[in-house]
Amino acid sequence: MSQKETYHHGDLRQTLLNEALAWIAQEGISNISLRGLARRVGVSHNAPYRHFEDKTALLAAVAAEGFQSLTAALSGAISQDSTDYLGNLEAIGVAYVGYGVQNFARYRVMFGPALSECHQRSPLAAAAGDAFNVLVEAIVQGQAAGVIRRDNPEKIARIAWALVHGLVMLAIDGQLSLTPGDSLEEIAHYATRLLSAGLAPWRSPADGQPLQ
Amino acid sequence: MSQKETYHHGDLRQTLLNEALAWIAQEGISNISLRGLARRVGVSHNAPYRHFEDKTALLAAVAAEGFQSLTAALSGAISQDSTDYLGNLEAIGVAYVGYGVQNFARYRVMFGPALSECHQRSPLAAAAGDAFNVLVEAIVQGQAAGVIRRDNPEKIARIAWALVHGLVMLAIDGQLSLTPGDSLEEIAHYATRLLSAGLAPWRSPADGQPLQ
DNA sequence: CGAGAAAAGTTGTCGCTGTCAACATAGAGG
DNA sequence: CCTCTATGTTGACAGCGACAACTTTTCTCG
Repeated sequence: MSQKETYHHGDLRQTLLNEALAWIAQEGISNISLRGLARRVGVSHNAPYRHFEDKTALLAAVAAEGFQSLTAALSGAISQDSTDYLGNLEAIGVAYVGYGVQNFARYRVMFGPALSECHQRSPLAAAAGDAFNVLVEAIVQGQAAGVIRRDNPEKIARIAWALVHGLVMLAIDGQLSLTPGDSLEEIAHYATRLLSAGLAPWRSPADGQPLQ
Repeated sequence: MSQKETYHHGDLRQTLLNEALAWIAQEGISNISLRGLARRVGVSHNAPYRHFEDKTALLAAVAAEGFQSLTAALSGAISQDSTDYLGNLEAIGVAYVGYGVQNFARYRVMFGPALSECHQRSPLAAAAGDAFNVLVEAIVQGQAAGVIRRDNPEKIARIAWALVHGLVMLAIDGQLSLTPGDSLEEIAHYATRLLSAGLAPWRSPADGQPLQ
């Protein structure tokens, strides 16, 4: 819209990215095709190749956009001046689940099988790392304040990430079977509370052995 | 092997299922094709259609096999006569992660996007439900013994499932970045310990509000 | 035992897809 | 003005999923 018609046909690159998201949201990720995308946008079947090396590259660009907005969503969920570090951690978890479910089409691309092979490649890995670091930072702060046990913060972050990631995946795939009264947001809250309770620095009486 | 050569060309159905797994393990799930599968097995490109309605049906059969063996793996992980219910729960979690990582090709099919639309359909849903019930049962036992807080056991099970599912997905996609000394099995142990610590029935001092 | 039905496999075809190669056009810069 | 490069188009090819029609094998049952 903004800078369209300025060049040959406008900024086709961003148009393709947006249309891909709309397509995936409507018909799922498995049936998406470059040719169909070009058709919907109104260009020839080979025009996308001027902006993306191949189909995977287009999906990777969608994913990279996703990780950036995910990072923003997570950063925006915490209150920087708050000293409720556990609350911040829980807020990050809830925000993560909310982002994944609201942007489920993008999320499917970000963690879909098409990108699973090249997922350690930059700049996709860098974008994903930024989002991960928001989580690590919150854990480090909680450890400094003494409300989170002092194990390797990255290790804790990986587990917290796995928890919310699993919630999003199951929710997107419709396998959470949400009963009325158990909204997804409530489950996310409950899950993050459960984890943060387990993260307490004192050893719980049920756990005869020290953790780790 | 067992009942081969008895009919036209042997039991093509199972041969196709096995070959599909081998293919996915080698080259990923995105590039699999019915025609290539038939080629590898040595039949014509349309022979698979005598055993599976379409490509999705074949993948669904692979997934159904997977959920059955997953159920067996989880059931085998717990010691029925033990009274260490938290230990049983943790063992289920570790077994789940182990199954997913060892059978990563099958796991990708079970939770891949091809089946995400029809995932509530039987008998796939029933097979998945069996695996889920192993988890619920362990939680109910722990609640009866008083070592797990008495919230809705299915709700707790969904969260535990999300945790281990997320771990498997991230591990399979190579996004767990396992540092030396942090083996996946150790992370799975740590994660399940963390969760079971959070599941303790007493309220932790850090949590000013009662959970739920 | 023998004919017909049903199961299992094959060949042929269609439209669609990803990708490569060659060609066309529009703006930029000398 | 003329060329260079970025962008978009047309054409082609092999591979794919799926359907239809045909053949071969096995089973069933009178």
